[in-house]
Amino acid sequence: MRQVSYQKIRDEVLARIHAHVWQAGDLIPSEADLAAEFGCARATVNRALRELAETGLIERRRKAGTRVSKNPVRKATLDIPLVRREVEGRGQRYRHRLLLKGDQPAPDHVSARMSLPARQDLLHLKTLHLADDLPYMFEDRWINRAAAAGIENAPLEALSANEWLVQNIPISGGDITFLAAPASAEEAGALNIETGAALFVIERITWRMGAAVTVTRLCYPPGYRMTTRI
Amino acid sequence: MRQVSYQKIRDEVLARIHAHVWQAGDLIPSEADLAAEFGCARATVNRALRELAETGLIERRRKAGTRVSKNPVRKATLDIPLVRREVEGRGQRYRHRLLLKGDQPAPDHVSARMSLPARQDLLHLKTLHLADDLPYMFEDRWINRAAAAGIENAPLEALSANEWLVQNIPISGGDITFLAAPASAEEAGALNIETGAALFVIERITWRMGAAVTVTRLCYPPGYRMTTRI
DNA sequence: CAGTGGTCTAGACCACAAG
DNA sequence: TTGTGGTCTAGACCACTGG
Repeated sequence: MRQVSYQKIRDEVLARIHAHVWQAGDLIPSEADLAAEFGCARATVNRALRELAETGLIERRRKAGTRVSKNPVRKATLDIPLVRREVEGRGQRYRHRLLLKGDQPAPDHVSARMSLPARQDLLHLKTLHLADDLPYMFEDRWINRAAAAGIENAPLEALSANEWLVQNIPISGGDITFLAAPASAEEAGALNIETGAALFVIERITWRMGAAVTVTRLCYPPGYRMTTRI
Repeated sequence: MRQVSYQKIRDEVLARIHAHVWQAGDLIPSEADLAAEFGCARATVNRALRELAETGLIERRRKAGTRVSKNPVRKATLDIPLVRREVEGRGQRYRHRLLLKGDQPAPDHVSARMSLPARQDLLHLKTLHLADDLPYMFEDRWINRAAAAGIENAPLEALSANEWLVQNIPISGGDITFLAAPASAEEAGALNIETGAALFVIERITWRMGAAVTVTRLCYPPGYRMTTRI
């Protein structure tokens, strides 16, 4: 291949930063200059630098040029898979048990987060997810029926709400929060651990066309680790 | 602007998926077809679809075409800022206190993770990070001097190791793990909380040109929340 | 084999912002 | 004002892989 690939340019720029040829805070040559140096089109350089900018390693501004970030904000990408896939990916058998299913007036902290009127009736689900028949994760979920058309016919005993929603209600966005919390009596009972044990908790709210679809609290027992590579 | 932007195409494709025009698992038209429909160049369609593929919403394969993902693996991007910026971003004053600094033989779990000989001497640091003079996070760090040239002259009392490394040792990659753990006596003492309280813990190892630079354990007291938007 | 995405080019116009 | 990145185009060749 006689053409210069954007990956080669990206790696070369990376190497120069690693080798301190271009130091933190330095201005690096313009796209046009780099294109000339590498003997390629400017678009190719652009793509290479754009990718590096997305990782936060360099910062680009029109007219001001491209600089090596002084305090790079590392961006880590987390995969948020289905619980079922997460378990099966560990080579274990997945099952889930629906512990509660019913319409209930939403508590204030839920309706507030969903921007819904207080005490409106929402579908409330509590699910225990199992790996090889051992408790894997306890889920407490509220669903806004108005934003989840078709949920009334979903076979939630066979297919977890998690899975049904992912396949049927494409979401436009959401917030995810990670925290540690002591296990409540209910959580401890479901997961078969001691009350007060340190749980890894993921709280999630998802939106579809401006309306809140569901809020979820996922509780993982001690020993759970969420890992990513940067 | 009479030109069609890649963002417009991306949003239109997104809208069609949301509206179930193209359902999960469906094949969508080829780049050439979409370019004809939108009256733009194929490269423009390519960029729009490439961005959507990066989010996991669609899957692309040569010859097979582009499909709406059946089980989209949501990708969340987390910003990993400097502790100082994290604190200052909350409008609080940042300080840190170096509790321990010295060379010690690395314990096995550290040397194993860093792929170094057992009991090799590494620089060991314990740091308490403060926000408005209250404990914010406790950090336990081991540094491989061989991969961190210049660290011997770093003024670690004034500039946290976190910050010095980010500015001086560009890393090529790393692993980050998030978990919940009960506070040890030492951690509890430093953070001024009760032993056994649920800590949010981030464990990180970073590499530079194939050599481990540093392993870190960051302990956040109860109440800490790490949030991201997808 | 042939259709699809992946990438590169050469050129162009434009938006933005530093000076 | 003017240099820099942001984007689009029309065309081309190629890599991969399904049929």
